[in-house]
Amino acid sequence: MPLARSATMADVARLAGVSVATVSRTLSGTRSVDPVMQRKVTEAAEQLGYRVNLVGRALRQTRTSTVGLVVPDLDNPYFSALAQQLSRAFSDPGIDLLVFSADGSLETEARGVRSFLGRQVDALVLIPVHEQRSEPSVTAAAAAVHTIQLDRRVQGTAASYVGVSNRAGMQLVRDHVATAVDVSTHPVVYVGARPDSSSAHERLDGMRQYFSPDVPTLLGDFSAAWGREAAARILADGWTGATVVTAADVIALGVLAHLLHEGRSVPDEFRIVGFDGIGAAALAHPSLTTVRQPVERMARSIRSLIESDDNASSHWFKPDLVIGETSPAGTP
Amino acid sequence: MPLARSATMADVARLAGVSVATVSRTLSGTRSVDPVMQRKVTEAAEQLGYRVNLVGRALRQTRTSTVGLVVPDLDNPYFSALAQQLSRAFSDPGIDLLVFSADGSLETEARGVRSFLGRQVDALVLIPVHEQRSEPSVTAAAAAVHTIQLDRRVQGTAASYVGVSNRAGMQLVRDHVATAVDVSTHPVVYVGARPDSSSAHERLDGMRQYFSPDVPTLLGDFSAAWGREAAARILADGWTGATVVTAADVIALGVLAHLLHEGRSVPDEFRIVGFDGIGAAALAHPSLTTVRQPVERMARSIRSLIESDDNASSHWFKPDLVIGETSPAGTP
DNA sequence: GCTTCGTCGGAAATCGATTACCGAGATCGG
DNA sequence: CCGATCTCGGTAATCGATTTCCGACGAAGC
Repeated sequence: MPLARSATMADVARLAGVSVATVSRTLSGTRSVDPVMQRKVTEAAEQLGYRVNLVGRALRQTRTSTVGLVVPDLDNPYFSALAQQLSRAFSDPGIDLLVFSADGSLETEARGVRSFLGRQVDALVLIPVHEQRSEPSVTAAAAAVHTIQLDRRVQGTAASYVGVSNRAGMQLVRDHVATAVDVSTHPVVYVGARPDSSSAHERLDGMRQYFSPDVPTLLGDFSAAWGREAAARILADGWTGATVVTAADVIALGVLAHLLHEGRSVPDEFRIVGFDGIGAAALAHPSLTTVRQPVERMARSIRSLIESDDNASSHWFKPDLVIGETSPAGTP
Repeated sequence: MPLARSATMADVARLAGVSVATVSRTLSGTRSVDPVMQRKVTEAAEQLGYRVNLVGRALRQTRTSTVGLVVPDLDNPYFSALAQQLSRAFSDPGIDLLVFSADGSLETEARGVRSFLGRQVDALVLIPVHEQRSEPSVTAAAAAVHTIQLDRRVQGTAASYVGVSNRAGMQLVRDHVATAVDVSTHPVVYVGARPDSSSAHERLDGMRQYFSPDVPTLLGDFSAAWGREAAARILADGWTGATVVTAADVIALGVLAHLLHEGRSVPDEFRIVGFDGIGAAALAHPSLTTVRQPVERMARSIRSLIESDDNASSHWFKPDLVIGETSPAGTP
C-alpha cells in the first residue's frame, strides 16, 4: 500500500546520528567519509528502505542522467526497433532513455517535447511527425537542450540529425532492379507515403531521380493497411507484371499480403521491394527484399553525439540492400 | 544552442513587476488574480519564453501527472502495442506515459523501476521479466506507488494485475482444433516459452490441461528465431501432419516461415496457431489463427484502476479466437 | 459608523536533495 | 615547535516551483 511517506535523507541522518551532508556524501561517494560513519549511514538507509528522490536531486543539479525520445508511433516496428536500440545504447553509460509516443498527432508530439523539456532531460531525441509542422517543437527543444532529430528531419532547423541517405537507398533499389529487368521499359510502380515527413519526401524524390520523374506513384501513409489498399488499386489498374517499390517495409508487407491473397505470385508475376529492414521483412514468405537501415549504428552514433556534447553535426548513414525472395536475384 | 539558462518564475515576476506567487497563480489558475496583473504576467512569460520547470513543481507537489511503464522489450510487437494503447489511454486525461525498456534483463528492469520511483511517478505499470526473480522490483514498486502488473505477474505480490486468462485462451484453441481433427489421436505439438514468466507458465499449463498432460512440448523464448528453430526440430523429429500450437504470434510466425521455407504446406500438412493477436499475424500468408488479447480494453482498464485509486483489484479478460488460414475452418 | 467578511497581493516556508563554505583537528615540512 | 596544508563533519544556501499565512483594502450588514 502506497500510504507511508517514504524516508528522506533527513530521516536517515537522524537515525544514523549524522548530518544530511554526510548521508549524501556516503551514498553518492562524492567525498570521502569516515568508514565508521559510512557504515552507520548505510545501515540506517537500509533499515528505512531509503531511496533517493531524483526530483530533489534534479532540482539541485543541472543534470538528470536522462534522455527523452519522442516517437510518432510505437506500432510501427521500425520506430520500436529504434527505441529499443537507443535504450540499449544508453543503458551502458547509465543513462535512462524514456520513450514518449506522439500517437501520430502534432499536439501530442508538442506535449511530449514540453514534458521532456520541463523534466530537464539532458538531451532529446525526436523523430518529427511532420516535415514542416513539427518545426515549433524542434525549435523549442533545440533552444533548451541538446536535440537530435532521428530518421526524419524538419526543414530549416539548426538541430542535428541522424539517419540514412534515402536517395542512396533508392539508388540501391534501382541498381538491383536493373540487374533483372530493363527499368526503362519494364513497369515499375512506387507505393509511397505522402511527403509529410522528410523520409517520405526523400524516398519519393529518390524514386523520381533514379527511376523516372514520372514513375507511376500511389501515396498513402506508413501502414500495412495502406499497402493492401494500394495493391488493390494496382490490380484494378491492370499493372500486371510490375515491380512494386515501396517507402517502407510495413507498406510492402501489406502489398505482399494483398497480392498473395488475390492469388498472384511473387516474384514471378510481381516483384516487391521494401524499405527499413524490420525483422518481419525476413519472416515473410517470400522474404522481402528491402533497404536496411543500420539501426544499431545509428543508435550508437546518437549516443556519441550526446556524450561529446556535439550539437552541430549530423550523420548520414549508407543503407544496404538485403535481397530477399520477393525480387529475383538477378544476373548483372 | 542550449547555452542560455532558461527563464524562471522569478524572472517573469521581475519583468512583470509582481511577486512569484502572482505568477504562479496566474499561470496555474489556482486562485483568482486581477486581470491587469494577469495580462502583465502573461506578456512577461511570453516575452521570456517561460516554460514551467516540472522538477520544481514535482518537488513541491505530491503528484507528477506521470505514469511509468516498464516493458521487458520493445522489439516484441505485442509489448509495443500495449505501450501504444496505454499512452493513448492516458493521453486524454493529460497524463504522460513514459516507457522504459528493460531489454530483457532483470538488472535493467530493476533500474527502470528505481528510476520511475525516484522520479515520483503517480503510478507504475510493469510487465515483469521473470515470474519469480522480478519479485523484489514489484514489491519495491508496490510499497511506494500504485503499481499494476500487466500481461505477466509475479507470484505472491499484493500488486494488482491486468491481463487475459491464458488458460481460457488455450481452451479456445483446443475447441477450435477439435472441430477439425480428433485431438486425442491427431498429433499436436506445443512450441512454447520456458515458464519464466507467468504468461509462458499459464499457457503451458493450459496446453497440458486442455490437450494432454504429456503433449509433446518444445520450450524456448518469445522470439521468431526460436520459432524457426523449433520448426526445424519438428521436421527433424518427423512430426509430419502435426498441429503446432504456440505460446505467441512471434513464435508462430517463425514456425510458419521455416515450414514454408522448407516447402511444407500450411494448413494442409501442418496447422499453426498463435497467441496475442499482433498485427503481423493478419498480414502473414497464410494468415495466422491466433488467440487475440483485448489490448485496448486492457489499457483502458488500467487507466480506470489508476484513476479510481483502486490498488487492490485485478482484471482478467477473456481472449477471443481469430481464425486465420493456418488452421482449417472446421465443421463443428 | 463600526464590525464582519471576502478578495487578493506578497513574504516566506516548503518539498529533498547537493554543495559551497567554515572550522576543528590531524599531518607534515622545515 | 610553529605555521601551512589536508581531511572531513556540519551548517546553511541553493535549485524552482507551490502554498500557507498574513495583512491591506473594500464591500456588506446592522
